[in-house]
Amino acid sequence: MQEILSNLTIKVSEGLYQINPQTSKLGKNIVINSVTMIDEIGFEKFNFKKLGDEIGSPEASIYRYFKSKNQLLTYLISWYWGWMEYRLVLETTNIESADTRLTKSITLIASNTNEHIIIEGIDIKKLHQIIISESIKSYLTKDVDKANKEGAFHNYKQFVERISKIIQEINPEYIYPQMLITTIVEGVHLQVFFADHLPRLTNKLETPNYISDFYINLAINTIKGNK
Amino acid sequence: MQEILSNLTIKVSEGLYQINPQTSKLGKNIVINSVTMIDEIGFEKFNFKKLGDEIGSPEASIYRYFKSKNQLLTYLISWYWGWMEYRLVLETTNIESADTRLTKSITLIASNTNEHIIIEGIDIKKLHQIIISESIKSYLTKDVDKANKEGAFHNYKQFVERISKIIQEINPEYIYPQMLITTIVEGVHLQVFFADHLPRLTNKLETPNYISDFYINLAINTIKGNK
DNA sequence: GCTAAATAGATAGTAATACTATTATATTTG
DNA sequence: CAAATATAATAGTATTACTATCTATTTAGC
Repeated sequence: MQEILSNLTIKVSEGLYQINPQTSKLGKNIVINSVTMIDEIGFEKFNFKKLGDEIGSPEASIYRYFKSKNQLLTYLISWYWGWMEYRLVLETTNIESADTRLTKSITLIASNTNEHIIIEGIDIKKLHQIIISESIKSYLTKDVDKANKEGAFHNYKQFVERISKIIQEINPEYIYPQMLITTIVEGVHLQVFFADHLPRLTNKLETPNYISDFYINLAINTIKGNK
Repeated sequence: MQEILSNLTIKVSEGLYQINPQTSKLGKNIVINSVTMIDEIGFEKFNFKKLGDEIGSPEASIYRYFKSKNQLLTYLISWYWGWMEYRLVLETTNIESADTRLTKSITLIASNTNEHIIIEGIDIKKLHQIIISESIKSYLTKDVDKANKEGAFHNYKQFVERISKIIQEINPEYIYPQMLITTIVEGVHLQVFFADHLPRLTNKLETPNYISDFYINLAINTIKGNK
């Protein structure tokens, strides 16, 4: 999978960094190591002091790339959706059936990568874990509107928009495509978390793909039930 | 609605406070005013110093009731689900049709109270706003397992369990009731938030109940589609 | 290869936060 | 009415999320 990407970088809105971290060694180090560290200790306990110690740079240097740890998290999340959109395109191009494209999309959203994929140095599995437990927090703040203006959710919106078009192909009369997709995306993240920590709030099965099965079924029934 | 409750207090697990705030004037003041304050400034900017200034008590006194601001938030959320379970019972008892009970349950989850209801001094509308933007954060932490042991999610689980039984009445073969309900509950909260701040991630309509309409439709199609 | 500009490192400092500890003063209870 | 308990008043601490400043190193253009 990596090979395909050798010539591709994932684009993130300019408002999500002070200096584009992709342009220097230090910048890349910040991003790569923040993923590992946030995954390990959680975003709350994560700070630039600890990250600086890890990469052997003073925290003040990190602040030149990201004005706050929130901005860094927002960057990582946006990067994730950029990467997911790329994967979405790969998975769905040249496939005739819109049903199949939708199924593949949901499978992608729910895919918990077992392979150890590294893109631009970023450990995708760890980033995925961060998305599950931290991403929703990043928009549920009093600063959403500001973050939104700075492009924080651009990549996510674009990802949602793409799947929305598939739904409208399947049933042009269905009026809630965005609602359905964000329900599925955030639902998948939540169910993964519940399965690990609050099993009475979910229905964990032994089959590896039960979460995507659940949401594929939900999506198809909902979209076609309204035809 | 208040009248019915004159003899009822909502029960919250003992692990969610140091001293039961319902047993003293100060305790009640803490809870009541925290709701207003968190709603106004958001949980991140909220702290016991500010709350203490507001109610004219030193912050150290508040710490005797709640060992941290997180514990207080957890208390409020648990109280909310206790209150919601009470309302759920009121709405669904003596109703024959399981379909109707499910519809009423989802309507309840999505009900954004326009009336100004005060229960035990707590402003329900403000508490509901807190639930929308803060509740999910309270379980997406590294301390979930500890909080879970202390009973943080007991009331929520019980609420989910009740609706789960309705679903199993409608279709005993449906194997994902909990998943479906938590998807709906957290979905509702998210869509309310998106409608206000990230409209491109939802499908806002002029009709007042479009969110409950969406989720009722989704639930019925999903449950019956698997019959 | 030299100079200027940009980038990074080293170090210090600050206001706010999330508490803890201590002692004094009310208030309640037996 | 004394003892127990709850509250107030005050002070203190470690950590956090930054900002500021100054020096050293790297890089880019000529």
